[in-house]
Amino acid sequence: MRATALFMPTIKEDPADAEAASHKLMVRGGFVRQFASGIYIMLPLGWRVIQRICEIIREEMNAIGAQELSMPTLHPADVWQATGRYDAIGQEMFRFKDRGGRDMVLAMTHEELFAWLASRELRSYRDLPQTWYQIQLKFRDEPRPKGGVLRVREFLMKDSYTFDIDEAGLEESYVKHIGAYDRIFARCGLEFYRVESDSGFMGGGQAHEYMAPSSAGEDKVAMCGSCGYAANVELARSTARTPTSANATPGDAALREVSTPEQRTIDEVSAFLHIEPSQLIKSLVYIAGEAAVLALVRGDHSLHENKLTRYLKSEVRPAHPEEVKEVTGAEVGFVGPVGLSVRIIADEALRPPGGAPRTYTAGANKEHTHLQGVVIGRDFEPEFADLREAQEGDACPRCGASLTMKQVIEIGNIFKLGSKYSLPLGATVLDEAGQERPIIMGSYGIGPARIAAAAVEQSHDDRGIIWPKSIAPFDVHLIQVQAKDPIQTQVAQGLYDRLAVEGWQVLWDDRDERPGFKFADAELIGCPVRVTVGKKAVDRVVEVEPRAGGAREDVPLEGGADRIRELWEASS
RNA sequence: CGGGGCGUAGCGCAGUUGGCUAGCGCACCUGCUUUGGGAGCAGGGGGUCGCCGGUUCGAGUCCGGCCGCCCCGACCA
Repeated sequence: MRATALFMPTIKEDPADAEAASHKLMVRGGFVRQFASGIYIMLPLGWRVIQRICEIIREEMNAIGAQELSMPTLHPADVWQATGRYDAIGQEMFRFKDRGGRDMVLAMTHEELFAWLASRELRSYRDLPQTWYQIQLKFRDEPRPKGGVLRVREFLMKDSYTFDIDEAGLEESYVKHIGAYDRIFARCGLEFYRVESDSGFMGGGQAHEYMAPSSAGEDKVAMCGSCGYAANVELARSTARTPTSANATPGDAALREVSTPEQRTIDEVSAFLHIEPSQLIKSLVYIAGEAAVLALVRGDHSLHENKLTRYLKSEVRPAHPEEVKEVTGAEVGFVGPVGLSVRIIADEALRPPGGAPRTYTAGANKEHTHLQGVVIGRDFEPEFADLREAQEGDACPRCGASLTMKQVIEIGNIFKLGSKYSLPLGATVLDEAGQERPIIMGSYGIGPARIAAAAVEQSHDDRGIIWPKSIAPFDVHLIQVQAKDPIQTQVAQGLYDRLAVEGWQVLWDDRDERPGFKFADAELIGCPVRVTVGKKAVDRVVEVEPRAGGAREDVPLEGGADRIRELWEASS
């Protein structure tokens, strides 16, 4: 395609409201434009990238026997009421009424609709298994869109759903999806991991997420380099390091109050009393449903709220300062477990080891006062649960090696749903024995725009994007230095035609601009191979150069196409 | 939802002790020159200063309300 015929509005300066590298570069390169908060326009270049990603997804989905279809995004509320999610989901779903006053929603995912279709059309175990997918818009009223195209309110998603007669069939479908997903992300040129994940509001059993490491990511995963354990920190298990400063006070030390005026935070208290944070108990008041609970972690640890939620099987929120006072009698900063009558859940790292129990310092539930010599099991009796967020350096729960933490972008997820959606929507089939059985479902998502953004995050330099060759908007960026030079035009046209015949997607920059302008645009847009037709065109010589770096070389026009192929193939 | 910031030309910004015709860079249009790393000169077009209300002789500037956008947190596939 000629650049003069392509709408590619590039910008020299970074947009003021962009933070992430991918956001800046995709705007500057003329790939996307923001329309409103969390709502983006895909310009021709951006749409080409998305299309290439979608083609890879289609090929791999079709290869595991999945069938593409297209579902509505405008739903009457009743399907969502049937599964209970209409009430469970809350404000994240766009809701409105149609002219007849009926409650409607914009689809944020499609489990209900696929299960609805299955319930109408699948009758017999002979109809199973089925795998259906679509590449369709989703709408989610995000509280805070961010990161350009990374977290938005309207986005394209490949979602597939599997329908099996039993758990064994689901397992097979699940494994097939793992294969397809591994191939999709590898073909898109991403560095990625498959990690254990929380099934969250999707419900159901086993779940994994596909994660692309990037500092722009919003999730964290814990990874073991030794055995391969990898999990979202929302549920990553780990063994905390034993503090090096084993406390000097023996376990039979008496409880004693100590005055700690204005010392509220772990840092303040540990500095004031000259003790390590790990000798403190961090006491956090949460409201679970109606009841207050006290959650305890070691002073050098952080609570992960999702873990508390999962353990209590109830939504939780931090108590307001007034509530803390009501429950404990003290203000935030002086809360502790001793003498409280609320339910107390302590992190596993606080469980007394064999032998002499450790003593801790905790809030005394009294203004400006802490308690020292606190012994768990003697002074209070908590329940124990895994509550704390895994930290870099913790021990792997499987092999004991040291865990590392990585910031990641979630690019895909897979869930075993079981009968969570098929039961309420009546998606059942008759088995061999004539028994009615709920269909066992799985659901599987991929965000194409997140793949694009993750690719940019992982592969760019200070001049622009370096697209993986499989998803670049064009394979070859052909720069004609002098748009008006008839010899250069003739050489460029000849090369363009030759490359087109060989099946390459070529962007031919025939604009009447200064050379520097065109070089800068090429580097910004980031196609894998750049070809320059300039002065040497009279000698039938052109220049080739890989975007990723490497030598710029002169090649005779006749061998140009071959050299371009070599460079393209050598690109990542 | 809590905290912070911003809103002035298409983009990036200056201008706020209240003052006359609102400015700079880039982009855009015309002409000439230029042409291997985001050109030069000359001329030119483009603004409800986010919106509504108030104070004032006079508001981009002060006051009140609202809206939009961004960042941190909470939440979230």
